[in-house]
Amino acid sequence: MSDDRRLEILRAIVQDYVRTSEPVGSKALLERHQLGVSAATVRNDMAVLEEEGLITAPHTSAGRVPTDAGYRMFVDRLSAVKPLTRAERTAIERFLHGAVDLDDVVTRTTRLLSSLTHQVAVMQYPSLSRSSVRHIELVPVGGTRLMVVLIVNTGRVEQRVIDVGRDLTGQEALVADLRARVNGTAVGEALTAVPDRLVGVVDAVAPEDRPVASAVAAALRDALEEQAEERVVLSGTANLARVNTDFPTSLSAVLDALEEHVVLLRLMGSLSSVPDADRVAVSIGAENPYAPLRTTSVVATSYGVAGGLGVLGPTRMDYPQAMAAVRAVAHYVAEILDG
Amino acid sequence: MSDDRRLEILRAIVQDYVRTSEPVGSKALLERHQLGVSAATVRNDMAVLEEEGLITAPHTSAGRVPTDAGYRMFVDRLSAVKPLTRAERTAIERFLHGAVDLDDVVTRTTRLLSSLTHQVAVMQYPSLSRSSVRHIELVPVGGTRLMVVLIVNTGRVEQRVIDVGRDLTGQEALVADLRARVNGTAVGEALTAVPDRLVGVVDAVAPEDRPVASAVAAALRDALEEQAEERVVLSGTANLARVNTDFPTSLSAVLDALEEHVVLLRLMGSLSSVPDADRVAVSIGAENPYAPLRTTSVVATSYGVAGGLGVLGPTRMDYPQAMAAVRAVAHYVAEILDG
DNA sequence: GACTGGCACTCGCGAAGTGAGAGTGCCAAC
DNA sequence: GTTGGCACTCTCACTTCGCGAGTGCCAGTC
Repeated sequence: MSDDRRLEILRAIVQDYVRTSEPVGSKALLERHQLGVSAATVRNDMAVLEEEGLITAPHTSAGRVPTDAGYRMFVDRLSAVKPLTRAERTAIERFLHGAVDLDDVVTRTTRLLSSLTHQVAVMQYPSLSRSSVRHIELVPVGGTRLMVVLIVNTGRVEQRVIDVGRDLTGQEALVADLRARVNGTAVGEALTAVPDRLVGVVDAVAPEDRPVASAVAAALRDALEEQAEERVVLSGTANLARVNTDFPTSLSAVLDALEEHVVLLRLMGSLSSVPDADRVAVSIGAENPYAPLRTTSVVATSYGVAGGLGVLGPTRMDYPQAMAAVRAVAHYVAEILDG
Repeated sequence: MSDDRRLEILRAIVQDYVRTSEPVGSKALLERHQLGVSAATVRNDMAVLEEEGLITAPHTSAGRVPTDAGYRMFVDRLSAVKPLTRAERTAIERFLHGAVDLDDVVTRTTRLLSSLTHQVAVMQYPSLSRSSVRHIELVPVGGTRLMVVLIVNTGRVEQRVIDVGRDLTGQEALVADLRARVNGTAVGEALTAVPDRLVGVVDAVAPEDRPVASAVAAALRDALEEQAEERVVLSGTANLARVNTDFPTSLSAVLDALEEHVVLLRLMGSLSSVPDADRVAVSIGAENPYAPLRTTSVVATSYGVAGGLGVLGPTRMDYPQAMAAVRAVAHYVAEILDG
């Protein structure tokens, strides 16, 4: 029962392969690791690992390379998320604390993450799922036109200018009344709950004001929908090109896929929605539901409750390091967005 | 004096090389173009063109390839911007008119442009240079905190929450007064003029309200500065990878450069600030001031007055097509942003 | 003087060949 | 279960080589 040793060998193969990006053979393994056995024994174990589908040989007389399943085993059972150094933590903290607004937080986060991991960083904008209305503003902007501004607790702002079909000059009282009503109904509520509640507002105003009220309600629904349309930001795509030995033909396919933000959103959504808060999710190669990304791995987690962030790179990735960076960055981002 | 024929040959070389991406020789040229002379004559002319630095031979027995100077000559004197077909125009119009807000306009524009030209599309957000204030809103958000919202005529919104050091509960009159004052001073004014004018506002309020007023003014100045910090959006970076024969080693350097938005902004700024409104500017290869982009060309113009847009690709680019697309798209974008 | 046909020459590129080296599987011995 | 040894396999880097595209030049023609 040399099960333990075999796994130790798998771990060594993964580590060496990630480092050198070259298939690793039995001899090379012995040079770099004190396994306490001979090359022949390593070869026997490697044969078993290959049978189990954890490693594979690109061709007869080359070394072995981990399969997706091998990486999976490595991530699940053979690696610990290595804690960052104190210096790294303070560097992260300092860099992120310089951010002035939400956009800046997102930009800085993705840059930070891509430079820490040398992979492509992906971050979802805080989403509507747990967001709420902070304030709604109504501003007459001349004649029959009214500006409707929706401000969300995550700091996002959405605005619309609508035509209410009625001259609002000198109608400050009406506007103020409406403003008070919509704010009274919506502020603090989850974005998802607001559309329903707006119905009540329209019903409650004087009949002659209904058209104006319902125009406002329509604009707000529209703005809310826009908020629901989530966004995602990338950084470090150049890192993909740098390791283009890992993407024989499909580099441009991967780059294409990265411009499909809808796909990335779904990906981040599914990976970051795990119940366990501190958990970092990993999707490896063929595990990926979206075909063009089958040659890549994604390491992601959620920051706080409102969205996900992570990195994407070749399956040949330094998982422990990526997981540590993603977790630490998510931690600080959550802290900043809460404050 | 066979100057005309030589230029005709240069044009043919550029066209063929752009199409095939292979060096073009005298014979191949005769097959595809009716030049009315023999191969030997073409060779003589080619030798002259090479002396003039307009074309070059990658190695002794290959065909010729245009130099940056050759492309420059082609763009300046040998090509007409080919008008788009009516079908293309309506397609552009339809696609852009579906946009719901500024973000959407920018996103759609870059996507459209990159798919039309198969290059990387770049678009500057409307900048402050000619923007003005549409509205400023002040909203107490509990206790001593006040939200300041700045809305710009291009549709951009910036907001800050500040602590005014004084409990605003029940102080609606003060807030309304301040709101009226700042709006009276700033609305319609160019963003660049607002900071100076705010000084007068602070001076004009009652002495006990000065701290609140200057806190608001500070927040607005900050927000204006943020607006000044321009943004740029990309699309179609995968197109670069697709033609990676054009970027022997430097693909990742180019991708890196594209993430340096500051550089792109300066680039777009200088190219799109030409006086002539309908002019499309072209920067070819080594003409580019930023070293990593010396292997690329940029075709850009301004849309309306507030910013630039364009495409970036290898110097081996279909300039007439790119110029036509850029000009047409800029035209429609300007129209949309005006309305 | 401009153009043309012909010719000798150059040189990159792909195909084919080759040797070295890394790596394997298997087996007999411990 | 482990080990040393050995025969075998196969890729990779390197070299050689012939083909063909392309050139420059020159003498001849209009």
